[in-house]
Amino acid sequence: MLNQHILIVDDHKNIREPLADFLKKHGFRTSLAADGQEARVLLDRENIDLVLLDILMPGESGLDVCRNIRETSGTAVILLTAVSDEMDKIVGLEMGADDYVTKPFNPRELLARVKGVLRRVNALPKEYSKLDAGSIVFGSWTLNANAQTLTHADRPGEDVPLSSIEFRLLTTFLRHPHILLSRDQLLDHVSNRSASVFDRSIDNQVSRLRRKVERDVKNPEYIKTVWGGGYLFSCDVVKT
Amino acid sequence: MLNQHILIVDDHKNIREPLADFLKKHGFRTSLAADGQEARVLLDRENIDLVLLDILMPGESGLDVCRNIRETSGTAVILLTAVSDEMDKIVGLEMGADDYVTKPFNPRELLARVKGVLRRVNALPKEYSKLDAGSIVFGSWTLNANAQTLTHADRPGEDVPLSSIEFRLLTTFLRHPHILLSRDQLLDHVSNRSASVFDRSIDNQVSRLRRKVERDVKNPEYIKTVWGGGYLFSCDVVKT
DNA sequence: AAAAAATGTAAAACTTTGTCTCAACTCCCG
DNA sequence: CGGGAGTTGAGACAAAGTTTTACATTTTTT
Repeated sequence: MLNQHILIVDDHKNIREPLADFLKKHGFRTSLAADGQEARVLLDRENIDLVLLDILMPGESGLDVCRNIRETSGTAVILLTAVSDEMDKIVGLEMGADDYVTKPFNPRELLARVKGVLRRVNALPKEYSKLDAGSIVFGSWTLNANAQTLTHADRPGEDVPLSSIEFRLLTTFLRHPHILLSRDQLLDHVSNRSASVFDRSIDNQVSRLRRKVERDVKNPEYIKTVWGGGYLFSCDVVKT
Repeated sequence: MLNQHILIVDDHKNIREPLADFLKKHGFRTSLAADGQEARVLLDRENIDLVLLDILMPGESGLDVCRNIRETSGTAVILLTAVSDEMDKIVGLEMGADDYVTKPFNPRELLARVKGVLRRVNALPKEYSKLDAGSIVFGSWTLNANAQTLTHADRPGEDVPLSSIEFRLLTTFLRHPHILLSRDQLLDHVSNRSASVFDRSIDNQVSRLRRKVERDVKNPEYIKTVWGGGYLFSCDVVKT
């Protein structure tokens, strides 16, 4: 069986080496790094499935390493942290670790969390299916994903062009039909940013998209508003 | 105020009550259950965001409860488990808990994990339950859940539009027919908040819904008032 | 029967959303 | 490099949805 490759990043030799032995005994491959720089090199060279990362290290903080990993790869991360108040910080910072374990840790628990995270990560649906190619039918519309145009069933040959944000907004809705999507989530999918307090750009884009898609903009058939919640695409979607 | 609702399931009173106090102090709403059966009832009636679930309980195992929760709703689950070997089993069983905490637990850590799970879960698009798609018949009305409109049997083609809250209020009633629902429960389902002392918003929403649904508002046929208790939807519901 | 408690609902107050305008920006094209 | 068409987000204001307030009405209690 293919065994998973874990990178241990900790500045204490007497922590990382016994830990590596323990994990090897349980069927994992391991690599070791003493600081963030070494970790980066190994992450680049090896095919790492999961990183066990000490937060408190001399030099570059583990949190920075974590953020960096998250930005450059999809590798799973479990943080090792001293008990105390750090946990609050971690949760608050939202730097996107998959889990964390408090020191001193029980090896059994660490092992359980490692397995849990790997299972979760491997179970994740491969994001962005083929929705972005070919054509998708919803209601009386067909989205031609390659051309980024819409065709109405009653007016074949007459293509409605979509701007790039309109297209991304629509594909986001098509990927998540019948589900409430908050403005934050939409903004995130559409332009990779998070909303400032008085951000109305999603409302604007929804308004523009409705103008193209809805028969009656006042009584939308496809894109519903959920007051205080966001928007809801309420139409079945058929991939063809 | 918007606060998340946590259900604590544990057979030891001296665990679940202090835990509830602790969570309340940190701004959560709590409900308590001593076993799986009680838990099920509360999960059905209340609008629970997260379940803290003891695994070792007399009678039905926490794992069964967990599996059940996962099959019937998208509610998040954190397992409470004794240290020992149980963890391995849990990981192996993959019954899909979102996290777990080993007993005896550090309240700080529990709180951090609760917040972490809620953050993760809330970032995910929330699946609408099956009741919210398709159409539901009650009395002479049909609710078109996709379109969020009502159609009267005598006036087909003539759709009565519902506002977001009217729609949520009605689906809450339809999910729990013939059961007394308190204003608090309704408010929780309808807008994720708990009532302030002189909150009359549910009364208002009921009043408005009645205007749309009832033939004679003075003698309601569907939404009955239970004096001192709340409201009761007294009509059979057929999912089609 | 009077007092107290709870409910119904209209209207005011407030919040959130729709969309128009406009300026900034991008992308072509010559 | 500059001009023009198309796109995008901010601001403003109107419109729609929701909650609060206030008071009349109903139900229960004493």
